[in-house]
Amino acid sequence: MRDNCSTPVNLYIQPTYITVIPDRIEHSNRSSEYLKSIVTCQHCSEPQFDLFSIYDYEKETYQSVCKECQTKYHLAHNLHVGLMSQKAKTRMRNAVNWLAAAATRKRVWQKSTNKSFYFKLSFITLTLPQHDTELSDQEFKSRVLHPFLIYAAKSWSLYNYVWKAEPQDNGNIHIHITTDIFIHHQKLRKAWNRQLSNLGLLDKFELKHGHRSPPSTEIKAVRSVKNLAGYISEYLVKDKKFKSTCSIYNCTDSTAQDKSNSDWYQDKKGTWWELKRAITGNIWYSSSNLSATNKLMYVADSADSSFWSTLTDNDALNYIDQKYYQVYYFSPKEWSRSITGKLRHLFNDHLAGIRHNWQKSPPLFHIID
DNA sequence: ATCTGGAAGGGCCTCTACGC
DNA sequence: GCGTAGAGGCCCTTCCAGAT
Repeated sequence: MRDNCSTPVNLYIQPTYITVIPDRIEHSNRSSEYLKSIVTCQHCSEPQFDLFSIYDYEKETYQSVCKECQTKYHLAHNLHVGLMSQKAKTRMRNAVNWLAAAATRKRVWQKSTNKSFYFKLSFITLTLPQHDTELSDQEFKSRVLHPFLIYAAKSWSLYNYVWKAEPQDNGNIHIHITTDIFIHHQKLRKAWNRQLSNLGLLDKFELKHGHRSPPSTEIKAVRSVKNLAGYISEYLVKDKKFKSTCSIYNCTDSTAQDKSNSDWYQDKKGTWWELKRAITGNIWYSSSNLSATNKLMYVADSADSSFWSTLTDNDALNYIDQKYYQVYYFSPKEWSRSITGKLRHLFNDHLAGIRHNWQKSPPLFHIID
């Protein structure tokens, strides 16, 4: 638990956990003995106190470089191969959790049944009805998804959302969008099909079926799932790496296709799976309101007991001490149930920013000549 | 339709206790 | 002695969101 010495610590506040982490150790605090051992970075040739290793793909050797060169090199040679890293999963999970935490309960009245219901989030799936489209993933995102998002923002106030791109079994890209607004399923389908139609992506469908209204969209108004943010974020971050290639259970037929290449995988039961293709470009994105730069960080005084008591004396929080840093995990409900004081204020202020779309607010401070 | 600001992408770093 | 767990920070290039 917290000690009593008065030092500032960083608090990173998320809807389902709070991390307490100290400031990073400055090199200036190192001992004089340590400072004597100056070495040279093999990339920038600058003198350094510490060197780290990288694998140079061009020279096929390991090199000792400074921290800055190391991180630069990693990013310059970065490839996601269609799978989400652990870090990306964490980022997306937090974005969805912020979305769910900020979403207010909304009421929808259905004329035909004369009944109303409440909901908080919508889970939308957008697909391409044609299988043999020439559209690349980037073109799909810039020419179909982007105009659709602009239309949705203007028509339905779609400002808070998280999208994730996935490959379908037929190789097409499809998009899941989680958002806090209600969209009628017919309006959604009409708007999405209009974008597809503009690019001629319904022509082949029309030739086959005689109309231009394919079931290319799906929408679920999520009403009363327990821990719904957890459910949605877990669904989205789950790696859907493989597709089944045979409808027969436990298909072990290896003669149907050549499975000697690395695109095939056989599980312990002997079932063959075909690797899904990788999505090119970004796998997911969140609206700027929910992005990582809007994360909630607070510098707290470790000696302020009134501040810490809401964390340390709270049985509803699952405390994990990693020595270097501490994490308090909890259910999102604890924000209204047992987390009080300064922390609650910080959290509520952050939610208000997401709800009222702080990106669009006029600036409160101007500088003129 | 075009432009620009900013987000995604991932490996290694920080720390220490613990298990092998 | 080594590997592991967990969080965010660091870094630059590519590509997307949002404004115009």
